[in-house]
Amino acid sequence: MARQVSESTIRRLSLYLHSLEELEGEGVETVSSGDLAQRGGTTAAQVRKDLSHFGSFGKRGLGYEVAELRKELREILGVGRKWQVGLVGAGRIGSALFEYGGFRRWGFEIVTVLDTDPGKVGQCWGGVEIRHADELEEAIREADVEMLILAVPASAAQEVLDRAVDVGVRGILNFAPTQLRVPPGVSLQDVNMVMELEALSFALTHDGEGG
Amino acid sequence: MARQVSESTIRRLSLYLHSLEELEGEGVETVSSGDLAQRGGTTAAQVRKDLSHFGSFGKRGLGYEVAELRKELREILGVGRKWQVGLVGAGRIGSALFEYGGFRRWGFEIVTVLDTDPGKVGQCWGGVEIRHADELEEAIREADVEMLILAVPASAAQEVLDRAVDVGVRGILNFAPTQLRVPPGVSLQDVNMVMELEALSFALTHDGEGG
DNA sequence: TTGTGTGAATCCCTTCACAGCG
DNA sequence: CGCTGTGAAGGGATTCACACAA
Repeated sequence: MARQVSESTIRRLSLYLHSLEELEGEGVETVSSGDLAQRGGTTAAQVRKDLSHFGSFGKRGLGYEVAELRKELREILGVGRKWQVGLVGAGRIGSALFEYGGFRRWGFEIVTVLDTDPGKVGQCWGGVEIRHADELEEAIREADVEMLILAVPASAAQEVLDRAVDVGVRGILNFAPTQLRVPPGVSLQDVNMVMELEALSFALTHDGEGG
Repeated sequence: MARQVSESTIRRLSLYLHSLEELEGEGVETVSSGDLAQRGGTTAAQVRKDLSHFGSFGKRGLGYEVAELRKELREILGVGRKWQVGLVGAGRIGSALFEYGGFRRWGFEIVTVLDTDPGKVGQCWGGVEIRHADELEEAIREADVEMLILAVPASAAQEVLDRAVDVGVRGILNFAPTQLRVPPGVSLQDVNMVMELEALSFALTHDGEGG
C-alpha cells in the first residue's frame, strides 16, 4: 500500500472524507467517483486514482459505500483514533484555536497549553491549565503529546520547535510567519495568512491580463 | 510578462519577498539565488526559474540587489499598495484575525467588520464599528472592499460569498470548513486547520513504513 | 571566477481511455 | 448497462547544464 503520495493527494483525501461525513449525515448510502469529485472540486478520474494508491474500495457499476469508504479513509489518514495535541502560545490565535470546537470533533484533542505570559500561566481553559513554556518538555511527556500547534511569535518558534522535537514530537502545525527547519522524520505544516492574502492580491492584480 | 504561473510559484514568490524584507532589515544589500533558496526551503534553480517568468532582475556573477528585487516582487504580487479587506464573522477566529497586526503591516487593512450577533453589532474594534451582516452590500460599497475574509459558520459561507461577489468582491479568504463555489474571475483561498492536522496525522501514521 | 538566465531533459501529476466486473 | 480500477498518454513543473555577462 503506497505511502509515497503527493501533498495534493492527501489534501484531496481529506476533502473526500469530509464530503463522506456530510453524505452520511444526509443518509446517503452510495456515491460514485463523479459525485465525490463534484463535492471536492476535482474530477472522477482523480478521485479513483487517489483511492487506487491505497486499495480498491468500490464496486464496479455501483460506486462506493459511503460508510465503508469513510472508514477506509479515516484509516488511511490516520484519524481513526485520538491525537494528543499541544498548543504553545495562548494569545489571540492560540485561544481562537483552542476554543474552536472543530479539532476535538475530528479527533484532535488539545491536552496541554503553554505560554510565557505570567498573567496567563495558571489560568484554566476548559479543564486545561496553562503551564509555563519553560515546562514544555515535562508537559509534552506527561500528556503524551504527538503534535504541536505553534502559535507563538516568529522569534520564538524555532526554539520551541527544537525543544519539542527533542522530546519526541513529530508533527508541527506552525502559525508563526517564519520558515522553520525540521529534522528528517518530522512533519511541518505552515499556515500563513498573509501569504494567502498575497495570493489573492496576485490574482486580483493580474486578473484579466494576458488572455 | 507571464501571468500564467502555478499556485506554488506564487507561494514561493511570497516567501522570497518575506525573506528579502528580513534581509533588508539585517542590512544585507545583495543576495544570490542560492541564499534565497536556502531561506525559502527550495533550490537556486527554482528561484531563478520563478523570477524568470516576470523578468531579469539579477546581475550575472553578482546576484540580486535586495532592495530592487523586493520592490519588483511587491509589484509582481500586487502588494505595492493598500488593499481594503472586509471581515465577516466577529467570533473567535474573526477577532483573532482582526487583532493580528500582521495584515496591516503587509498592506491589508480590515476596513469593515460584519456579524449577525446583536450582542456584537454596534461594538467598536479599534475604530471599526461592527455592522450587521444584513448591511453587507452597503458596507462593501462604502468601504471599497475588494477582498473578503470569511470567518463565519460553514452553513452561512456560501450565501455571504454570493452576496459579496454580486457587489464586486473578487477575492475571498475562507476559514469556513466547507467547499465553496466561486464564479469565474473570482479567486478563493481556503484555510482549513483540520485538514492541516489531518495531513500531519497521515504523515505520522505512515512514517517509517514502506522504505 | 562567480552566479544569472534559459533551453533541454527529467520527473511527477493529471487526464484519457478502456478492459473488466457487477 | 454503469462505474471502477488502471495502464498509457499528455502536460506541467522541477532540475540540469551551460552559454553568457560582470
